[in-house]
Amino acid sequence: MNIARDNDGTVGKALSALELVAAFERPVRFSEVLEHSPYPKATLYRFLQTLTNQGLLQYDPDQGVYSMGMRLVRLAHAAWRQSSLAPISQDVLDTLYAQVGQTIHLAQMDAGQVLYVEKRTAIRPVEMFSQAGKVGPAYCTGVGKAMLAYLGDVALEAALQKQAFYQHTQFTHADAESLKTELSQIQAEGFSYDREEHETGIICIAKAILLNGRPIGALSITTTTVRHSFDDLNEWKQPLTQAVEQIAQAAKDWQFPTL
Amino acid sequence: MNIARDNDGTVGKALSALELVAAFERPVRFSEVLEHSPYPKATLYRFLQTLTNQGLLQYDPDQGVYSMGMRLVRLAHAAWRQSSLAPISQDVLDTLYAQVGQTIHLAQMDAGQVLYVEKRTAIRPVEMFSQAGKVGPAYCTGVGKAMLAYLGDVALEAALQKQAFYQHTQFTHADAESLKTELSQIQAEGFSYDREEHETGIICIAKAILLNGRPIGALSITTTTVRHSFDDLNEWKQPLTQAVEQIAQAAKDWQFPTL
DNA sequence: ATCATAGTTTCAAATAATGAAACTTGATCT
DNA sequence: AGATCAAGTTTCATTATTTGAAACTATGAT
Repeated sequence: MNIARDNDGTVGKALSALELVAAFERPVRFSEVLEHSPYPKATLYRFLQTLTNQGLLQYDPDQGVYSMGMRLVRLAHAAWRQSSLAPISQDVLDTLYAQVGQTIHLAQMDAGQVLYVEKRTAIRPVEMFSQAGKVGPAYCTGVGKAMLAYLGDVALEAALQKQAFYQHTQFTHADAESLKTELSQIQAEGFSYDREEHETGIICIAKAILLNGRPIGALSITTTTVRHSFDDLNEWKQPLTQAVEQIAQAAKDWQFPTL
Repeated sequence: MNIARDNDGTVGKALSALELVAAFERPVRFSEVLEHSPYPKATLYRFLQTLTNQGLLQYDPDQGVYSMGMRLVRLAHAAWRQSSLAPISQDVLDTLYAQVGQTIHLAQMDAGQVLYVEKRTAIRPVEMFSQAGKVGPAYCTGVGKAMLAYLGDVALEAALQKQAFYQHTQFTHADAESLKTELSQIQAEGFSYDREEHETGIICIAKAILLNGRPIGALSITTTTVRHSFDDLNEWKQPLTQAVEQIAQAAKDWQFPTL
């Protein structure tokens, strides 16, 4: 397996067309996609046709619109079960939630972004995919920074390249330099914090889940400035650490089931 | 958009390679996939490489194994939100669950199979993707038969072609003929039943969700023979019908938001 | 009836995919 | 250590698919 390249021929192009449709977050007409596409009309047309045939898109003939296909949900089910931390973390998350009673997120890295794979909340026990599968920025979330802190130099540079550094709040890191400084701190301390960097009033404490020294995910406990202060976050260090270690152990056992 | 064809060139072949990996339900070596593949070594090798580059697969260099990629989870999130009935059905499902207190499934059709998109259960409030994204057979489930009953002739024949008619229990339909007979009944009655056809001891009542006369999904209430008799199922007809109508209405409003 | 717009098809040229065979790597046995 | 074998990777001439400008068709507006 070599270094990832950009050009993956027809498959890569077709998938980028799929992402175009996904980006709309609603059913779209062909011409709308075309406006945002780098491909000529006939080419894009054939891509959407192929994707529809394959069930990655679905086409509504009445409205003449394309939307994301249900085959993706089926495939994601397989992905979630077989390569996310979520299935092996259920019990640990239940326990942690019982201990701290705050919103909990379990996340992994995907293409420089944070991908949430599981969650526990008080309100509405769950809306399946509405939470799992969600993506967020890495540079301004607790889980994101926790994972970034343990990436190797090469992987870190690649990930930093992909960060938008959009100023969500006055506390958001504005550039890679200031973020890097905090990443060293996080590595030294072992904990990562979101101090209203993504959303005003929302704070969290997070910790990376490591396997052989590499970050395979992160776990966070979230609260609001109304209910807790920054210092309060540290009271969850112990249960958070315990949960992280249990998930790391479960991941290890899973990876080497016969040893 | 024409009638779906089988051959979708490179994209179709690459996706079939992806399905090969998915079928294992665990990380796999290249050679294992090769054994089950119709493609020559070099071709399959390049497919897996491309899929990995694209994030549809992920490769573990330590173990030399491929597993499903997290990009699928991200894409499925978009699919689930933008074209499943689940997001618009949350409130209705909560209400129905409060009324009947039994396991509830919301399903849609995908390639002749039943695809579960949402669920309510007593045990473990939720394990996100572990339930959503699951697939099941159409010919021996309440939701499957409910949807089949309202398919047009052409679509029905295509779907019947894809049914395995595996004899799960002594009550499972053995062939298309006996199934068709029941489908007419279901259409006349408006309700579909699973009488231990998929699993011994498990029964359910289901109803199709129709939009412009076409089945866009189905909703079911499941119980066990230990707790309820077949006749008991009919007591849920009223709340089930109401929930189905509310979801149908919500789907209609969503489809024509400006009217 | 005419025009405008969105969507679909055609076809020769350009490009990418194919797969048999050769090669590399790493593990196991003598 | 050297030989043997299996798994994984690369090569390259051949073959097949993709490409996209332009022509065409369907649909709806004036």
